Amino acid sequence: METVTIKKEFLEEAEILARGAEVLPGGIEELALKLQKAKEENKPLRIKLGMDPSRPDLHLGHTVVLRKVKKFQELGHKIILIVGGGTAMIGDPSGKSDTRPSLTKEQVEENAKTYFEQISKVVDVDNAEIVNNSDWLFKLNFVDMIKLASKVTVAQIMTRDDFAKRFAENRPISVHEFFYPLMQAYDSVVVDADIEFGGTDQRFNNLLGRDIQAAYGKENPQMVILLPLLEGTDGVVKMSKSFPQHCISLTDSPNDMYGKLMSISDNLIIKYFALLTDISKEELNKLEEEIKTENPRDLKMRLAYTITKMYNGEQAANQAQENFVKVVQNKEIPDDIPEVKVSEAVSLIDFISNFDKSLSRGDIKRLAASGAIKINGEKQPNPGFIIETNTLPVVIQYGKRKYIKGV
RNA sequence: GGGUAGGUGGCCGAGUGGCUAAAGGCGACAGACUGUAAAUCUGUUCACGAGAGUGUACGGUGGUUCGAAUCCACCCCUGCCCA
Repeated sequence: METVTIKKEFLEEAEILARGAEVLPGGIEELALKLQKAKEENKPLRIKLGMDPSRPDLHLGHTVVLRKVKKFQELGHKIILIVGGGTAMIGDPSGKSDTRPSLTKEQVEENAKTYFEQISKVVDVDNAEIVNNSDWLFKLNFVDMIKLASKVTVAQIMTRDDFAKRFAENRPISVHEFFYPLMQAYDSVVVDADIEFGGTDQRFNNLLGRDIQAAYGKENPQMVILLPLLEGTDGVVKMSKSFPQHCISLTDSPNDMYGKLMSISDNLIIKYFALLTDISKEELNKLEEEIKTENPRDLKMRLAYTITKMYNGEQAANQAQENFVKVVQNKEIPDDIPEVKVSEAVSLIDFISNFDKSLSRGDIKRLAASGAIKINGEKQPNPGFIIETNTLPVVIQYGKRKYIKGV
C-alpha cells in the first residue's frame, strides 16, 4: 500500500466507529484510510452483513451488530444485507454439529420478510441493498466450486476453532461443512464488500472472506469488524437462537421484554447498557460507580425501561414498567389476562390444558402438585378441582407469570 | 477392503436377561428465600388416566425367551487404527 497521510478527522471518525469492536486486520488506521479514500473518491463503502434466515426471530444480540452498522449507514455508506438462502442449506457448523434441516425457497423468503420488518427497527432497510446468496451460490457449477475450494488449504480451514475442536475430540466433521466458510467468503467477492460485520464468532469466516477476495483479485480486500457477543439472560451462554429461553426477542411484548431484561444477571447490566443503548461514555462511567453502591435492581429497571422504550415507544415502556411493579414486585394480578369463556363446569386440568397446548397434562399435574397453580390467589394442588360456573369469573395462575381468566 | 470401539431420555452418561420408565450429572420447570439477579434448600422432569393402571421408548428390522436396552441375525450411522 502506498503511503498516504491519514487526516485526523478520519482517524477520529474511525475511532468512534470502532468503539467496542475489533477491527481487523489493520485496526483503526486501516479503517480511517478506507473512510478517507471513500470520501475522496466519493465512493461509499460497501458494508456487508450476512443473515441466517433459518429462524426468523431477531433478538437483542443481533442488534449489537446492527446498531454499529447503522452508524456507517448514517455516514452515507451502503449496507448490503445478505440473506443466507444458499448458506442456510448447510447451516453454520459452529456449535451444534447436527445438520440443520434445509429450507425451501418459500420458507427462506417468508423468514426474510419478517426479518426485514424487525431489522427496520434498527437500520434503514429502504436504503440498503438486499440480496439472497442463493442467487449466485446455486449457479456455481462443479468447476467453479473446485476453483473456490482450491483457494484455501485444509490446514487453514482447520484453524477454525470449531473444526479444530471437533477434530481433536474425534467428533465427525463432514466435508460439506468446509464449504460454509467458503460460501460466505465467496459472498464477499460477489457483493464486492469493503467491510464485513459480524460477531466475534464470525472471525474465521469473515477473515476468510478477505483472503478469498484477494485470491479473486480484489485490490483492497474487505476489513472485518467484530462485535462482542451478548450473553443471554442466564449470563453465561451467548444469546443465540439455539437457546430461545435466554433470548430477548425484538418481537417480545413490551411486558416480556421488560421482564426478561429484569431477569438478566447483575454482572451483565453494564455490558447491556454499553452494547444496547445510546448511553454516552461519561454516563457509562457514572453507572459503573453507581452499581457499587446502589441496589442493582434499580439500575436494571433503568436499563429495562430504556431498551423497552427504544423498540416499543415511551408509552409502552411506561406501561411495562408499571405492570412490572404491580405484578412482580407487588404480586398483584395483571390487567391484561387472556379471557376464556366457561360455559359449563370444567376441571382445572382441562381448563388449562385446553388453553395452553404447550403443556402436557402431566406437566399441569406436576405444577399443581408443586403448588404453582393458584385460583384467585389461593393455591390449588388438585388438578381435578372443578371450576363451577357460579364461581366465575376466576383468575387462574399457573407458573410464575402465566394467567388465564375464566369468564 | 481389514481390524476395532461405539449409537441409551433435551444433552452428557451408567446400565450386559426380570427388582429398569432406565443410576448419576447438566439443563429445564416449580416451591421456599428474594431484587422475575446470584447463591442456597426442597420437589418434579415420556404420554394418557382422578387413581389402580395402560401405552410407547435405549439406531432400524426381524428373531430367541415366560420375560430383552441387555442374547442372536441382518441392515443403517459415527470415531479410531491398518491398507
